[in-house]
Amino acid sequence: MPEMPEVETIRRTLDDKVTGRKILRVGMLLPRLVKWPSPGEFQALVTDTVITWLARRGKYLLFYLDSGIVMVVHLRMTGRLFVQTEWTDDRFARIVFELDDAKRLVYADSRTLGTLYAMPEAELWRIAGLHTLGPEPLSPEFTPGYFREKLRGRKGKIKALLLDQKVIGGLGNIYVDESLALAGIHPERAADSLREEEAAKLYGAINTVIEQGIQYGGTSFRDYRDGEGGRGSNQHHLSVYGRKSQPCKICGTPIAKGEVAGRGTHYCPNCQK
DNA sequence: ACGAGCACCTGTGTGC
DNA sequence: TGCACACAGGTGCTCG
Repeated sequence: MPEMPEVETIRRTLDDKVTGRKILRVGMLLPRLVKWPSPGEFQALVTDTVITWLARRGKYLLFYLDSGIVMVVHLRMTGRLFVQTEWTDDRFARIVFELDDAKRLVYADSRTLGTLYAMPEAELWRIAGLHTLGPEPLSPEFTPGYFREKLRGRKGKIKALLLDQKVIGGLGNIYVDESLALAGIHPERAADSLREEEAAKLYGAINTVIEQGIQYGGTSFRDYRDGEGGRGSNQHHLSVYGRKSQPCKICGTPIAKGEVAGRGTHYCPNCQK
């Protein structure tokens, strides 16, 4: 579900609610979501520690603890992370952290595909997807030159490349479709077929789309909610995603939906070449 | 390098 | 109303 703008919004809305808080107890309602170490060890590592810093890399959230341990959460498709003020039960609560201010940090997840980890900072390499994560949009490492280099010699489809977290960290299906739409590039184009100016335009579009996503607090179609349980509003500002058969905002042509790189893909057949 | 297929899971919307 | 089926914002694996 959540891509970089959603995870960043969660981080921002959660930050002041969890930073400085002590975790008193961890309720393991669905232990198998913990991938490292064992669920029991995870529980022991996290209990009785103070959250000192909440960080994000790509789609990963990192809770730095005063013990030197980092708890890492990846929400995959339907994970949600929020602080509960009242003690109401969430139907999909899976891991519950009781905090020292009588509130609860809840990890909820309907499809249960999300993953949690806990380990010393020096061992974060154990999380392969985090270790190999490429530079993020809007970061100093994500330069036009870097992007151009990554396109070179890549015969695969541009959409597949943009979804590859090793190339760019944080893009997902929504923002890839939106980036390609904004740049006027067809999702099935071979990555290395982009002309210089097309690559430059796509580079800019990626940053623009991600920035806008964060500005509007993420895209809430169904499951996504921020750290306070609120909805984002970026779904009202999309060009193509979720707009099948609706008129393109530029030319009026109905938005098409097909499958590219194994994912549902929205695009304007007229504007994107 | 690349793509296809599948696996992990469950909920929801759609068409009959 | 009930049922079968498609589809979902992600990632990681195998196989050719």
